[in-house]
Amino acid sequence: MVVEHTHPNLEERSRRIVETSIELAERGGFEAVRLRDVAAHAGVALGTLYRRFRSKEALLVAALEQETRAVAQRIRQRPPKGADASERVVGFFVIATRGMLRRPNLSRAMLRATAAGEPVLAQKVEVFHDLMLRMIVSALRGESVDTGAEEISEQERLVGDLLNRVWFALMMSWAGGAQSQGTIAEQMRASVELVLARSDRMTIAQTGTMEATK
Amino acid sequence: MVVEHTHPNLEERSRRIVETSIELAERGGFEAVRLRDVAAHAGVALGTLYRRFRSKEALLVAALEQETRAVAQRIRQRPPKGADASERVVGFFVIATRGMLRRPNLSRAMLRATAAGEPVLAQKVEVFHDLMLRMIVSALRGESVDTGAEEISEQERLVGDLLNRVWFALMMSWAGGAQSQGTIAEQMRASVELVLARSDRMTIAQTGTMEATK
DNA sequence: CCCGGCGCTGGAACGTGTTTCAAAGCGGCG
DNA sequence: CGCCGCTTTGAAACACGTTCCAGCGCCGGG
Repeated sequence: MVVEHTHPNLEERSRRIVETSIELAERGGFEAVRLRDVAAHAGVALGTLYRRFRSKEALLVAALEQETRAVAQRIRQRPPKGADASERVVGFFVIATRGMLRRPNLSRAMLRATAAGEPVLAQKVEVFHDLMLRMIVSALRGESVDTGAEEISEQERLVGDLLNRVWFALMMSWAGGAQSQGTIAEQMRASVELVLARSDRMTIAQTGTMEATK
Repeated sequence: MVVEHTHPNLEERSRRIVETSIELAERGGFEAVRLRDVAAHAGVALGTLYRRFRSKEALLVAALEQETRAVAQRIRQRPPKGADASERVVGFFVIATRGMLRRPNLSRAMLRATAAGEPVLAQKVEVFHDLMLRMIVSALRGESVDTGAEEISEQERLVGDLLNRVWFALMMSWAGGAQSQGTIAEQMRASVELVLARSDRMTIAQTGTMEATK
């Protein structure tokens, strides 16, 4: 009843399923995303849901990708401002973190889904990491995010990947309650400054005086 | 029938339960750790298992902690050798990574368990991170791992934490199949060198020529 | 020797992710 | 128009994590 006919289904239905999952996750986190409920709210049968998404985790990873693309869109329109690379990159992570913390239940659910370990899923997770990397590199350069991928230099990839992973691990910690927004921002700032090693006033390695905070 | 009496039970039983979980996880990964099986093999009832461990994930996190302590023990006896901090730290991560990859199913299962998101569990996960951090700092210094915690300097904590998180995120990626042993080692080496910024032959930041690959 | 408490046992029961399947809907093609 | 192949549906079934509970055995205290 009240079922759309046929043409735009594949797309439309998948979208509605993911949307529903997001709503449920926002409200009650990972466990609240009961697939029967998702199917019901999305107006499809369980079997249909499973035809599109191999597992609950796959569903949430799809949500993660969608949300990340949305963030990328927003970042593209209003890139983090800042005079030097450090400021911009830190700015980006602040935005990204705020985006996650705004809907903690959803974010926790999506993060958890990334740990499923199933190879096919992990590929989708890598897409997420790629999106993040692109945004980081853009912030590094001070450009707007472009869709091109291959022009990332060795050096940019190294730094970007590193920061990306640090941030991801921080989010994982946060998901368990081990980090607050403040400490996340702090640690990201410290990491960025360490890695970008602002050429002005900075000695290297163990001997260096680094003031991480502020 | 064939039930031990009482005294050494709490300890002994928990140990046996964790041990069994490890065996099952080694053999078949996360899903193979069926709690009914664990209970049966460990010779306890399901209820007993649940009295000690609140969830499947808690069980695997306990396993993670135990295995990590074992690694710490081994590291303490044979610390990674190396002339400078970079070499030693890279050496440590190579050892740690090899340790994980030796039993991929188990490692994947334990990693997945860390993502459960339950606060109580997350605390245990933090213990694991702490253990790792201590080993990293020891490698940095070139000392043997000591149990003292508080003498870690700001600088050491920053660098150690950062590398710890990078490695963890890499392991998470590996668990999904996205990283091979080689690329992990490569990336850790590059990260260590970037962060430790070997004073010899190394320029900083975007301009630097960094050859990550061997 | 008996009692009461306590943890353990065995097993049932419940919820939810996942699978399976027959019946039904729908569009294109002859 | 009627058949074919496709997907979707609805519902049942299964697996496993988790919870619950009644009975039992062991223990220390009376």
